[in-house]
Amino acid sequence: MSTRTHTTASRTRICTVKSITMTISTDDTNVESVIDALRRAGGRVTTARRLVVETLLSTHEHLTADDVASRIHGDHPEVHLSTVYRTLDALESIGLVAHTHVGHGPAVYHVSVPHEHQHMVCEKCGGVVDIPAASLDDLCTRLRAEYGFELHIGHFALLGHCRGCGEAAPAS
Amino acid sequence: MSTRTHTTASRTRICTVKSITMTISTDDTNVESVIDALRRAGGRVTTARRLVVETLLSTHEHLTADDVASRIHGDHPEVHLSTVYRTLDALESIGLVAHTHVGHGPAVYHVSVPHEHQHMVCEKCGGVVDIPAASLDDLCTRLRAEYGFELHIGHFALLGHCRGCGEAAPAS
DNA sequence: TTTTTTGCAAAACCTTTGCAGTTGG
DNA sequence: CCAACTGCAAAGGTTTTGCAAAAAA
Repeated sequence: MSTRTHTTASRTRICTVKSITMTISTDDTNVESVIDALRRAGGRVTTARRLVVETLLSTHEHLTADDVASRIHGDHPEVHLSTVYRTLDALESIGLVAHTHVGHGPAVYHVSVPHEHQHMVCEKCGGVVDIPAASLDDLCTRLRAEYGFELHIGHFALLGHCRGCGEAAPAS
Repeated sequence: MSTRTHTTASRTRICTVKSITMTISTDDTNVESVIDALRRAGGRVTTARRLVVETLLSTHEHLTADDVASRIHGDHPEVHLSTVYRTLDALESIGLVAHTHVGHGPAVYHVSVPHEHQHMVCEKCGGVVDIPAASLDDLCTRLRAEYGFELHIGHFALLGHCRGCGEAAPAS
């Protein structure tokens, strides 16, 4: 919560702050907006919860619950892994966080950006169904890992049959 | 391995066989082709392995390892769950079986049809990358479960940046 | 015979839960 | 103050592993 080294994605410069109390690694605005949303939803704001949010926002990587706990433990060893899980659950149930199951390993969590979405188009009736981009996170991660392919969510539509058309005339 | 009731996807008629020894639920041809491929790959063909293949092919549902074991246990209680896991692993490493991680629950397995594939197109260089349809299984399952949307694999392309183009000019 | 596979038991792994104490609003 | 949250310990569900016996080639 003070004097940190820079670990963000920005490639400009490494800056080492010596004695000024200052948060560099995390975008405070985002942290506060998530925290505010949490409060607005009737949740309580605690040190542990703030730390979880800061940690998630401190990187663009997707972190496992254990990753989050480990990073927090540097400064706050008292925050228990189960608290991290419960905090992530709480934030997720409000829609502020999403998690994805990546292959064999543990689930990864990230602050969810509720704007992006993906279209699904029915090849029969032409209907369009919007789904949250998070539904494609799993696929995204895998394609990136296995093929180095960076998916452009929303730049293409998924084709198929919607519920009504699929039930009416099942494919052979 | 004899006198079974029909449980396949066909909607024509329910047929109850009384005394004729006959396998209805499983397509023997497919079972044998998978078993043959296993043998060709240097694996050994055992009762347990045959049962796993038969079970997977006896339905169009995706089964968990535990599902497979349970179904086998009806006739063959001696086949251990760990053997099922090891058999599924063995078949998967040869490419005959694929598994998918579906949300929270256990992984589901299915005989992989190596023909289907999905295209990924680079929006920069126009290059096309083929990936196995199995890569989309997870998404398929989720969209079906959550939206009743039946994805038509191969009928659309995934857009994004391929490895080369993504590395050359990273998105803002 | 030789190597692979099996059954069993036990561990490993990730996640959830019960409870008593603490804390935020 | 009171409900919500925390730390801890312990359990839960899924998957993996070590080993000796059994079976395939």
